Amino acid sequence: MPAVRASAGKEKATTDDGGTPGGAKRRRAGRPSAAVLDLAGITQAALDLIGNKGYDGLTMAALARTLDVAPSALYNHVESKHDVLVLVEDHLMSLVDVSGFESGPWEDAVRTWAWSYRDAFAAHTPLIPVIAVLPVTDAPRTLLMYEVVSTGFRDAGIPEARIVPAIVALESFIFGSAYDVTAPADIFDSGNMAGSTPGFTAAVRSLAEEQHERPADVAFSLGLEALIAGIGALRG
Amino acid sequence: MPAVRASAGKEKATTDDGGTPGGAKRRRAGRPSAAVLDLAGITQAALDLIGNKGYDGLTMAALARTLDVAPSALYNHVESKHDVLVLVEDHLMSLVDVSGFESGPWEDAVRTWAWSYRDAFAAHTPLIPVIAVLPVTDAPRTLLMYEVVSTGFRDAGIPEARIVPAIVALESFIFGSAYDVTAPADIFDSGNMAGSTPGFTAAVRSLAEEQHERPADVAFSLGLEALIAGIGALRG
DNA sequence: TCCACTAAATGAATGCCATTCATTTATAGC
DNA sequence: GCTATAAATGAATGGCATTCATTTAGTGGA
Repeated sequence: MPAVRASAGKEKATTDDGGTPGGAKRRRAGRPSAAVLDLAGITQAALDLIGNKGYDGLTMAALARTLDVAPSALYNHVESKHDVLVLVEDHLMSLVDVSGFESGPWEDAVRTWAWSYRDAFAAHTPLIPVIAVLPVTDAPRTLLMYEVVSTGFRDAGIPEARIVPAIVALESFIFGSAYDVTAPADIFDSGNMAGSTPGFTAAVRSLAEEQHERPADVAFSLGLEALIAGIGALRG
Repeated sequence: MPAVRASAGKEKATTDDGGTPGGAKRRRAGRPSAAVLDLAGITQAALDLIGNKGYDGLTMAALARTLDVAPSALYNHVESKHDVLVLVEDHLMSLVDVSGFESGPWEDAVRTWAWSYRDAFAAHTPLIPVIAVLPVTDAPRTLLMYEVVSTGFRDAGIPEARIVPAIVALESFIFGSAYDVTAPADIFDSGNMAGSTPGFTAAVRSLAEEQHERPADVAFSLGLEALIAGIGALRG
């Protein structure tokens, strides 16, 4: 297991390989002297690809091209594309802000955590089906987050047996809300059916008249505050 | 547009087509006298397929085989596989119980609605990314559900401009909770990392000791009651 | 020091998938 | 009756994740 760092990115092969100026095939078959791939590099390349082309653009072939390897080379490091998604997931989880649990009121800590959690995954909704059923063992940083949050809940006085249900309830709300962020602005436009759904149409219009920049934020805030209040009431 | 009902299912072609006893090719090219496909039949076949083989088994080819047509025939009725998912989604939405909004306390109506909504989609989580961003115009029964629910919220005294955010918040929670139902029982087993996450591990054990049949129900109940209380407090 | 094993790359399949298109046949509207 | 359209077949098409045989390089033990 070489200690070589190989995740820097897509440096052009400059010195060796003087052939084919068009940038065609570069590496001959067989194990290279320095490892080309590692998990950190694969993760970063996947994130770049997602950022540029979205999740539709995240294919094993495209990932391989970004990393300048053959697609099959990836399978020396991950078992499947699902593994790549888990790598990305665990990376994103480190962007979730748990700092509030170190000090200050529990309510503020939950707010900071929940908003940053939702924002981290709003641009990565295809990961939600992955996270939602992912054994925590497979994602060390995710597990770390749970440790900090559950300790924060315990310190705030949430009864031991309610800590996990409370976190799960909040997470469920966060996952669903992440989808909501990505919904089209006119998702509730009932179009030519408006006549047959007057009650709903009126409610949609009433919200629209408030001219919120992001309607999803109104719903998220409403639900989050309700959950914080309800869970906070469990404290002994 | 023929009024022919053709959705009964997979009757064996008995009278005509006396050829190939192995059950090979059955229908010659060209438009058949009676329509073979319609949207109701496609929807039912998709539901059958999902029930038997899960969403992995729902392919256009498998769907065509179930309906005894060529795959390309489906495209005379739907534009894409996404359309098939929308058909299934709108059908499932009719299983959601909104009857409580007709009479009785608002809280009970929301409870009935939310539990049935979660249960309807727990076995259909691959539809959640579809629903969550689906314009309501594309799903008439879904729109109908919104009409009943929003009217119930208005009658209960929820301020007009909070009706949609309240429904969205509840739905977000329901979608996330539907995933939670499908999570493996040992999802929170921290395995060999348990030593480094004592707080979380203790919280998981404490819940496990309560021996709930479905831990997901504990979290769902906790979150739902908090949301009902918080939203109910908006009533004027 | 040599040798066997393993790790890490290539490149050529493989099989599945959604979708498209040309073609054929039947029906419906004018 | 003619024509446009609807609804089927069957044969592509291109993309996808994944596998496998092969090649080369490093590593650990005798």
